[in-house]
Amino acid sequence: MHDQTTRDRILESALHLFSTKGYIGATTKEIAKKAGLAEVTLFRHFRSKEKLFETVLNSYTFLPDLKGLLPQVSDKPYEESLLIIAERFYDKLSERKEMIQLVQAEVQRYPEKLLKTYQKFIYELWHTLALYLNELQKKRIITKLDPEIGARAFLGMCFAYFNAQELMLNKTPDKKTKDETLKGFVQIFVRGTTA
Amino acid sequence: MHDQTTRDRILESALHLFSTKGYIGATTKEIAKKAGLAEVTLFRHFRSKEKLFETVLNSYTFLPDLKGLLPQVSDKPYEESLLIIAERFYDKLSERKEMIQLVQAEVQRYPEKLLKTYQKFIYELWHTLALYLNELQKKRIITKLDPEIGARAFLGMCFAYFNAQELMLNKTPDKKTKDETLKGFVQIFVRGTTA
DNA sequence: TGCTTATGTAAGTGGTTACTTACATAATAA
DNA sequence: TTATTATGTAAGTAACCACTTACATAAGCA
Repeated sequence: MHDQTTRDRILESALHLFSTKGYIGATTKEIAKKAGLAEVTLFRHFRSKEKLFETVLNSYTFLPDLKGLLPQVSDKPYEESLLIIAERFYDKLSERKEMIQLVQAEVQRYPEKLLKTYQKFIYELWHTLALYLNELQKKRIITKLDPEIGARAFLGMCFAYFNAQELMLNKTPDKKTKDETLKGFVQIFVRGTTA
Repeated sequence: MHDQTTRDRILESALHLFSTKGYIGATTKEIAKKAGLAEVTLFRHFRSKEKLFETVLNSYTFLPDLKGLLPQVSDKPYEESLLIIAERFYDKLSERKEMIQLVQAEVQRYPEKLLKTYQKFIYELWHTLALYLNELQKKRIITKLDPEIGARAFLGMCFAYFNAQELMLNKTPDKKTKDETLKGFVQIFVRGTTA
């Protein structure tokens, strides 16, 4: 078959251009050029631009990355756990920045393709955190509150911070500012939820 | 000059199509058709597609809308104030949903045009809330915390909820669910910040 | 050596797009 | 009535795009 590294280079280049210029705005010519290849090579690896787009979406899912995040902290104290979750969550978002930009920009246009992935992503994460909060509630560590609303609130703070900084303003905050902000979020949330 | 209502119809149609299909994806033909006009009429009102885009951006700023939101609540008790702010904020975002979708999707592509507007929007709102929190801090109503981080946390929860529901899942939650969620957010935040 | 495989260059095709030009029409104002 | 204004229909243009076809080349393998 075709060279794997060539294929990967096309996918990487495509992800970058789709995420910055959008599906329509990124041309096959430009994608190939950025990968250092002739346009025709792109079409030898992928039947069509649409097929390439789908492959990009499937190759860069962020789902598995985040699943393992929560179980690891269940033994640690509440505040410490949340700080770890906040930091990992933010870092994963940063790492997958291009993919998230792509999804946010194109959901309206290709809901069939994108919505399922994204819904799963939001839902799984949110729900897993809700389960964790529910556990803590049973142990009387946190106060009586809807755990799903709590999960929403916590992840929402972190996501909105990421969104504003990295997607909108396009500026990664320095580590110190980031850490302090997330710590501040955790403090408010912990204070607002402990029994 | 040209008819004002015709112009407005083009702008409205353009906003809708730009926000759902993106700048490149929305064609002048389709915009005109949706406005019930011939394509050539669009070009009689706007020199170019780009000029039309800029006019849309300037016509639908959400900035002034939100500025008046905060001063009105300064006499009310803390929790009540925050609930009002959360609800108004969410509703304004809903009302301007198309504009926000447009900005989020296109910032990467036209930062010169969009960033200034959006930066102002985030910054003003966030900063105004921070000032309000700072006031409360002086009155010893809320605890010692960075007011800007507090503002970020609070608006972040609300924005992320809006973003997930209305932009991603494209489903406006029913009033009851929405109210309860926002109330939950406010409770966590108030509990987490009161002295 | 000769065959296969992955790439390249070059040229082209049919469709679409932003935008233009020319001319017609209906309403309104002088 | 006549001139103006806002629209319409129709046709066209130059550029670009996704995708194709034909042919060349260089490397590795049989």
